[in-house]
Amino acid sequence: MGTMSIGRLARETGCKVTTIRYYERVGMMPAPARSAGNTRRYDARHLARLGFIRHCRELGFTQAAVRELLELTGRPERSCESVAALTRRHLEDVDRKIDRLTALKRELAHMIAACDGGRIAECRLVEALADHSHAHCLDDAHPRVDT
Amino acid sequence: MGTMSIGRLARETGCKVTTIRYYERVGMMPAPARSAGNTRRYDARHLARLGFIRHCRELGFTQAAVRELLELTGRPERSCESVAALTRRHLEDVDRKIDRLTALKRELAHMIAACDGGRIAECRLVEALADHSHAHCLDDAHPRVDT
DNA sequence: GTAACATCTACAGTTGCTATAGATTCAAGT
DNA sequence: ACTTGAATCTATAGCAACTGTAGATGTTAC
Repeated sequence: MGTMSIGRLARETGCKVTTIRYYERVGMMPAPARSAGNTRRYDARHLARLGFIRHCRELGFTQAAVRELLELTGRPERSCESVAALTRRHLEDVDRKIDRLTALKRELAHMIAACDGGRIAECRLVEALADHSHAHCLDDAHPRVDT
Repeated sequence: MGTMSIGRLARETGCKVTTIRYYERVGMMPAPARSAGNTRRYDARHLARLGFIRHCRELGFTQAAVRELLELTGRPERSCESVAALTRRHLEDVDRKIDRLTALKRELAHMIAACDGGRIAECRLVEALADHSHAHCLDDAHPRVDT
């Protein structure tokens, strides 16, 4: 008992089969044992590790951060300060992203309000799109807002 | 008069030289005339078009959306309703993204508060990271939060 | 046994650029 | 005219973080 196919593991974790194989290829998941017919066989520890990875990814941590978190949480005697620091840094990123998107939202709403449904030639929304001088309102340095 | 190098165009628009060549390759910018020595020579229309593209990208429109916007705004007699619709759709995306990031922020803050600075083995922040069952609070279907 | 489904490998594609290498070409100073 | 240094040229590979495809095998339920 105790072992499951890749499809089962996928169902348990909400992760796609191809993604699990991908995680193995890039070294985030260890290569599991194989059945006689060469299919992968996973146990409870794989399940726990993949669950951890998925949750971190759902929380928006980058793969690099997840690798660090796996490293850190693999040393149970250490202080969790490092984990907290990583998480705080991530929270700050999320915060900055929210700020940028909020500024974006305001500008888009403003532009939409300027459109009167007339012809493109005279539309102030179209004008606003073309007005590149206006763009710098959004930057707080230069980072691209990825939406 | 009237024509400029790719470097000049880059400076005018705040766009990198390599990005301009990239836009040409993928068909968003027309291939400009060339000098005797084979360097690209741009005019005012290129400047306007690139400015439009850059502003749209800064506003977070995808390349596909920018292509559509270029198409639409190239037909000045048409109604600008289609442009407004595209912009509204984009605004809705931005809105959804803000909502998801805000939920994320709450969860991260909550997790950080649960950490008492002790050992990783007992840290509730680490526990929360591993707790995959908790993750679904964030989904409103399944879309990945890209941070 | 046989059909339907799961799994295997390897590799290309996605988005929106950015970076590199090695070869010209341009612009400014003497 | 000549030299030097910056700008430009092409082509190709790389980034994150997967996803999708093809074509071959493996497993399972009836």
